[in-house]
Amino acid sequence: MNTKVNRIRNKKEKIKLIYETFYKLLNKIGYDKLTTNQIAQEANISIGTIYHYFPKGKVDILKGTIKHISSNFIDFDEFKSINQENHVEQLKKFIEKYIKSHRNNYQYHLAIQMAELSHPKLFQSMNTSTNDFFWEIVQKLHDLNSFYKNIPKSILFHSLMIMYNTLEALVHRHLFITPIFNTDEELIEYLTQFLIFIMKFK
Amino acid sequence: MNTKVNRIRNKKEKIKLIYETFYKLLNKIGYDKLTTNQIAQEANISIGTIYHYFPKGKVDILKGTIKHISSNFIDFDEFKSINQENHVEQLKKFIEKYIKSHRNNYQYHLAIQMAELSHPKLFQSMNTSTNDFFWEIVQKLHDLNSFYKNIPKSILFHSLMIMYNTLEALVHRHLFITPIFNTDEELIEYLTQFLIFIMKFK
Amino acid sequence: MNTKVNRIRNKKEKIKLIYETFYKLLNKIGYDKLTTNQIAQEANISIGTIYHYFPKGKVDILKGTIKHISSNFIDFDEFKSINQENHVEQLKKFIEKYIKSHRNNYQYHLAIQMAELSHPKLFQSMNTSTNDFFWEIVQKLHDLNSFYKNIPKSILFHSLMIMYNTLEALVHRHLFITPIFNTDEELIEYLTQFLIFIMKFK
Amino acid sequence: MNTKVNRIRNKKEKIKLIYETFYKLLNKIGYDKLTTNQIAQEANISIGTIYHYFPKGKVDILKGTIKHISSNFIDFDEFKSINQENHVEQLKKFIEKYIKSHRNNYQYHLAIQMAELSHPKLFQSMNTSTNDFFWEIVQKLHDLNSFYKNIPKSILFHSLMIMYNTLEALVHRHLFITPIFNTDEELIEYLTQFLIFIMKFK
DNA sequence: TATGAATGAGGTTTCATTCAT
DNA sequence: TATGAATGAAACCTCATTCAT
Repeated sequence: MNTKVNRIRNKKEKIKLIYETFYKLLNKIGYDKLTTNQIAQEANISIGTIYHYFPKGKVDILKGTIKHISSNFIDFDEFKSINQENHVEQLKKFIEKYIKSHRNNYQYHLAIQMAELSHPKLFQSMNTSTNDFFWEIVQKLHDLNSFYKNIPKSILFHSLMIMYNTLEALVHRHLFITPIFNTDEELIEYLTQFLIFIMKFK
Repeated sequence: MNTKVNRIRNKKEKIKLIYETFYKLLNKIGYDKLTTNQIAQEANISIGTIYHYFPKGKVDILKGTIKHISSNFIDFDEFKSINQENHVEQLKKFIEKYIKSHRNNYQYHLAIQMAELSHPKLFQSMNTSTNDFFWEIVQKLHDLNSFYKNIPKSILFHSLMIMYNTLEALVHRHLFITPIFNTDEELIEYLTQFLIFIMKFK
Repeated sequence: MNTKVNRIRNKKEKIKLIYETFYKLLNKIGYDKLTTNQIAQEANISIGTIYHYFPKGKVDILKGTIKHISSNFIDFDEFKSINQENHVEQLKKFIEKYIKSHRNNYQYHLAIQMAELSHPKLFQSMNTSTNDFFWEIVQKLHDLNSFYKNIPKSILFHSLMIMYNTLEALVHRHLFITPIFNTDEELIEYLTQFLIFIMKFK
Repeated sequence: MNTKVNRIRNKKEKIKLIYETFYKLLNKIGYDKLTTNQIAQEANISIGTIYHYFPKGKVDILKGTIKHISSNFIDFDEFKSINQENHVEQLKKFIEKYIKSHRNNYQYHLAIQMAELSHPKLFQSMNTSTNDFFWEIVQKLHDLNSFYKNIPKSILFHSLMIMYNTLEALVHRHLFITPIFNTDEELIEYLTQFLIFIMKFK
């Protein structure tokens, strides 16, 4: 009769569990149809606890999950090894990996997209952290890689942001709305060419 | 029991009224929070009538409205007067107008975006009509404008589609998600360069 | 644009068409889920016309359809040729045919059953016609068949009614609720034995 | 917003309350016209609670209610005292009681009947429990009553099922569709003969 | 902190029926 | 007679959120 399974008692573990359950269900059910009660049930955590930690429910969980998981998706470490010779090749690899990661986590990225449209104000606060992240990258690139040393930091930052936004915009449209090219390979080629073009722009 | 008199008994008018009421409320309330009952009330139409013409409710109305209104937004007539000398200028004007129209109908375009993400399959059928529309444009450009005569139709079509998708992707991101540039003017300049790049691509 | 197909203008033909469309849809959709509008659409007759002829809608149509079609199901002509020698064989054949006809028109008979439960008063009027029908049978049997001559008419009528009701009750349960026997053949055997038993009862 | 105090927070009690309210309303209103909202209102329970415990609404409640209440109707304890001498008398008493119980709970039994016709698949699962019930009876009869000892269990079970189905079929027709006999007494006499016939059949 | 039974506003959807033409 | 657009009451059902324990 007693069906309770060893529940996690630790606060941090609980929150982590909520994130991971949410992420798992996102890819199975999609953001729209996913309910807070489902998350609670799947995670074997009471709905009350969910609202204890995330007073605004689903959106709060999404926000937290993005922070928790985002680092897994963007890994700019590769930028460090870029030089004059290999930068096209490196860029291409990065885009390739980026698209593949989006394909593999389709529902997750779709959910973020939808949430950003539905709750624009909520996501403005997160932009700050994206900015911080890119400033960090700029710093690292400057410190570690002579390829970027001659470019002023603010220009480097601005260029990175434009590249990032262009990449996101086109990949999202290609994946979520309508395929812009027949194959991912064509898109990769197109984006590579274009991002190189941007680096020269301005 | 039924005391209402003077019912409008005109199918086309009713459907048009539903479209326009929906469009009006879209820009006031937004897609997510808009309900079928609100549409019925605002249009002074019974909820039964709404479902009589649009069995799937809100999504069906959105689909119909897009078809009903879309022609108002894209007007490629300007393309006809393009020539070697003025094509950059013309393209810029087009983008300018395009962004302005999106600013003025923010909620409407946002709604379409959200609906496309929520119901991808539903909107696949509409891609056909977009395709048809662009093929028409290609035909017209070929017939009327010597500037395009030397480009094979299929390449022209493909280029147009890429340009269109790129434009949409970046404008939507800039407006709905996060401003990519500080001002619209910068975006216009960027897009102009981008689209010119595409015309040379491939 | 004009999709109207040659509609039937004759009153009797129209009513017949409604009956047959109703019967057709009954076997496809079932009584519960069948709507008056569906009947109208399938028959290519306006819903207004349906209500013109059948003011109470579905139930009225069902009633009419039963009268229109019932004669097809029960054919007591075979009783005429019954005699002392073959009566068991004949009875068995009749039951066999009866069950088969129910299997082939499952939804129709199910619909009648459900309607009888939902609108008991409405069907009381129809009992009269069933009574009349059986009195006719009794009369014919008396006139044509010496096998029945010695049995008083009222007893014959009563026996027939009990047999008929027993047959209906058991076949309906077997078909619609739960199989009483593993095979129809076993049920037929059981019913034959039992109906013979009834003929001797009282 | 929520001003309600003194909510009952007891799962079992709530479910029991729903069953009993449903049963009460069934006999007052009938299955067809009874709505989930009426049940909620009458039980002074939120509609959400109803769907919380019975996700499929009315049908689920009916199913639960049958299980909750069924044991009250069939009491085969009397079978235990049957012997060669009194078995006709005992059988008659049982039938008598059975019909009386159906008369007293007319709407309830009618509702089950209708639900079985509307949702045949849903009720197939319940047949299992009926089977179990009768196997239990068979077991008990064998153990306690020498009258049944010589009959193989499987035959006894089969006979009981046929008897049960015949009884149900005829009583339901007599009560819900059309009176087969002028009085219940005549029906009882008829059924007694019938069931004795079955015991000898095969 | 943690629970989870309970809530109910508010959305979607159906369909028998009406009535102006 | 015949039409079919229009109705709207009334059913359905969901799910974010609360709060007594």
